[in-house]
Amino acid sequence: MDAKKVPDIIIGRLPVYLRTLRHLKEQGAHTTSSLELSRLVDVSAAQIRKDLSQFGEFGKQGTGYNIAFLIEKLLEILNIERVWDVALIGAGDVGHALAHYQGFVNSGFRISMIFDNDPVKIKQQIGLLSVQDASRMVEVIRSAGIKIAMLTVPASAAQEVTDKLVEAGITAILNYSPISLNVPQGVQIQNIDPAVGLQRMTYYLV
Amino acid sequence: MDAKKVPDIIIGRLPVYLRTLRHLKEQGAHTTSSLELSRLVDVSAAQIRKDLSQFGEFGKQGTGYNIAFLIEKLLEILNIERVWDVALIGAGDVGHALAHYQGFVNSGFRISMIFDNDPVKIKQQIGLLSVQDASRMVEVIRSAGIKIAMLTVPASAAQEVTDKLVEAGITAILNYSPISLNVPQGVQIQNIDPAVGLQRMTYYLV
DNA sequence: TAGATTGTTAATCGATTAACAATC
DNA sequence: TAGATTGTTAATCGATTAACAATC
Repeated sequence: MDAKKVPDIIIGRLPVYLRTLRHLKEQGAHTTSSLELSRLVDVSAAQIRKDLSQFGEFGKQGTGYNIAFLIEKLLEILNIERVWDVALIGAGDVGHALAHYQGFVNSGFRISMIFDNDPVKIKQQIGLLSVQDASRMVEVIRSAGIKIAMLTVPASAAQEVTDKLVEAGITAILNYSPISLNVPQGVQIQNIDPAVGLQRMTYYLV
Repeated sequence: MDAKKVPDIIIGRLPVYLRTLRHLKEQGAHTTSSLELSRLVDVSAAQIRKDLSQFGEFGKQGTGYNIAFLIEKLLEILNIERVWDVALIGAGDVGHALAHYQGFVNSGFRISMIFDNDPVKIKQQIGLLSVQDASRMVEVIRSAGIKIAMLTVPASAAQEVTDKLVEAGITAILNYSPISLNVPQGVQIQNIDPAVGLQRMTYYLV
């Protein structure tokens, strides 16, 4: 039971640190510093040190951080030493792209089931998986004990499907539907909407 | 020349308000309130009012906000009354999904060119567009005057391609590559990395 | 040792909330 | 009129930065 609650904004930066540390490691580096990381991730060095210090003393004065060690620590903190099974809901274009996405390798996640309600898509093979009938989704997810879902259904269906996912025991949803989902407290949501990302940038254009 | 600079964190919420207002409008509503919006987007009513008040007085005491009017205002503020041409770089799975994505309709964006460096993909047809040779990218983007790019190339190529995009005059990049890009000041970046989204949530799981 | 860099404190800066007068 | 809801102010809360003693 750690006393202090770590702000979510800090948690959100940790995966970016992790990604960058792995990148450095691939390039053969063994050690880095808050200053070097700062240049790579566009967060101030002081903030990186402060963020990491929430969880322990991972560095050494004078030398900085051992990259392999810090990666290990971040994996522990983020709960991704293990591999999480993920349910993918929606076998459209975005669902297919996620199913084939190589970036999940070593990220701590594996898509282990895919659902759709379109009879044409059900039974279709995507990679090693076969698309399952969404009508059995709650049952299958619950009995597999899956906690994480990626949602790539149309906006019109998203809330309804989300309610079912919650019913099935899902507690984290990566939401690709362009709509704000309503979930009970304790269920995590991360939204990915390309239009929102683009619109946020055009404010600054001319 | 508006005096006060509006914080980016506020700008980031505006597209979500816009999305929600359009949703309400589709459902036939004409008027809404900060309280109703608050329940829909998970931002406090006070904050919604404060955010909007940065740009003008759009509501009426007692009745709230006219939805159509507020949508118009947000389109103006976000600079998306017009349609922006967007260059898509990378014709892999994610690039294909974006090229076929229906969610850009009325969002203010249109993919108008696609590039890849893979000879097998060049000349391929994706929807109405034909994949162009990345070697001509800088020239083509610059002469078309395109300012916005979506980047879906592998991490290993992302920084190099980004440098070329900047050279071509791109000032806003929606980055799907799992890497932090380095760009000169004034170039906007929004990052979309599903692994980062998922890892941020697993911190809270068990 | 001298130089480098951490972890942490205190100061600053910025964002959110609560409250309410104004007014539709 | 009475009820509802805005826009805004002041208070609170939280996040970032600057600075530096500790120490590798």
